[in-house]
Amino acid sequence: MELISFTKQHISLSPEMEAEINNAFRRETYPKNHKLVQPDNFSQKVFYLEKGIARTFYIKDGKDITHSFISEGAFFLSIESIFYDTASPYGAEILEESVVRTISYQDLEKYFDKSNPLQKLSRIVMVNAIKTFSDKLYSIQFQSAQERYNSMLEKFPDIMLRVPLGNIASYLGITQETLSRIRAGK
Amino acid sequence: MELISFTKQHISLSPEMEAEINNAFRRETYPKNHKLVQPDNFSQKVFYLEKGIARTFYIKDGKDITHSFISEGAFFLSIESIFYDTASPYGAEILEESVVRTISYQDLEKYFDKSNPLQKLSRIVMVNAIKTFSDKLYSIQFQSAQERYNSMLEKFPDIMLRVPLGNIASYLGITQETLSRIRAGK
DNA sequence: CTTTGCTTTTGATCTAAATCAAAAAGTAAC
DNA sequence: GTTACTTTTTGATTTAGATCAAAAGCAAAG
Repeated sequence: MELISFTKQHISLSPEMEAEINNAFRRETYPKNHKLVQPDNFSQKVFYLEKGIARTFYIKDGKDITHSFISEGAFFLSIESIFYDTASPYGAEILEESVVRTISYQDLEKYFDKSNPLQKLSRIVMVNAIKTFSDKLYSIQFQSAQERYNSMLEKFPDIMLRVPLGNIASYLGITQETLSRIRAGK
Repeated sequence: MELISFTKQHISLSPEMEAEINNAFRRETYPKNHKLVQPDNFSQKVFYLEKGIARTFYIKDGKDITHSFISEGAFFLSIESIFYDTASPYGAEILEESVVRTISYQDLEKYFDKSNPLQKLSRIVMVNAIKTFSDKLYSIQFQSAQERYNSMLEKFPDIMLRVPLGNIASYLGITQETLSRIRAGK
């Protein structure tokens, strides 16, 4: 979904501000496997995924762990870099050719100062992030691998088909072998 | 820590706004075991814990699970009620006599409209929440019960001493028996 | 169509932590 | 003190999912 359409779903902006915002975000197309951000790096950019699929990931004991999937209409930013001024363990990778809108957080903040609705939008986006984490925490803590797989199938049926098994397994917090057995229904 | 001192650590406010905010938050003292919010209820209040300890919790299969500990200088609000307009599974309970500041989200939002610094503060508080969840998710997914216990000892040494074992175990995502064995060093 | 290099599946074994059950230790009430 | 109740510890057993190892499936490259 286009950045501006997304924005309008949640807040209303003056036509001027709308145009200004739309200009302020660069638009780029990236191929599969492109890294928007490398893990353990510093990035103050804010990304919005207009079309495609991406994921955030990190390296733990040499293994690649999917931290979250980014679907169309979602934002990604490195909280560690922007708010804690440190490198972030999380990288972001494009999984299918995608259209990405980009702005630096510094620039975005200028618009926050000019526009209360935009600040409201940022709260909405952040609250969504909190909810997503909270839900995932719950699922890791209380659901079996099988249950987590089922609810992911419900929530992201598209991702399950379009993404390599290993990425999904690490996201679900299980090994690839276990995921394979679950899929086979054993 | 006093609400206003906390605020000043992060943003600067005009003396007038400072006084206004300070008046807008009610101040109350609650005894141990008092529930600020019952689980599965609707609450649009925002709480700030000025002194004491509290926890958020929910009921899962009849069992009481600690979702987070609220230490001095932390905020609590029901995201589900305020942003999703539904009942929240999470309740909040005072664990030791505490001084709590309270405001309705509606009232707080009015100040957001008047004050950009306050909006910035709300972003900081939310980002902290995201970071906390993100860290806890990591610990549940990759650390053994023993490791989680150790890092909690480091992070919240005070809580470990002042709170019943069962509350801590459910927070760590383990049974009380396992926590007891870990403590005994077995 | 065969070789090379992934990705996925299958099999056997191991282990951390859960569960079930009961004893022990604390705490408060009389 | 003794009784009743709650919290914590200890013990025996079970289990979900990990780990290790190898086989099977698949896709691109020559």
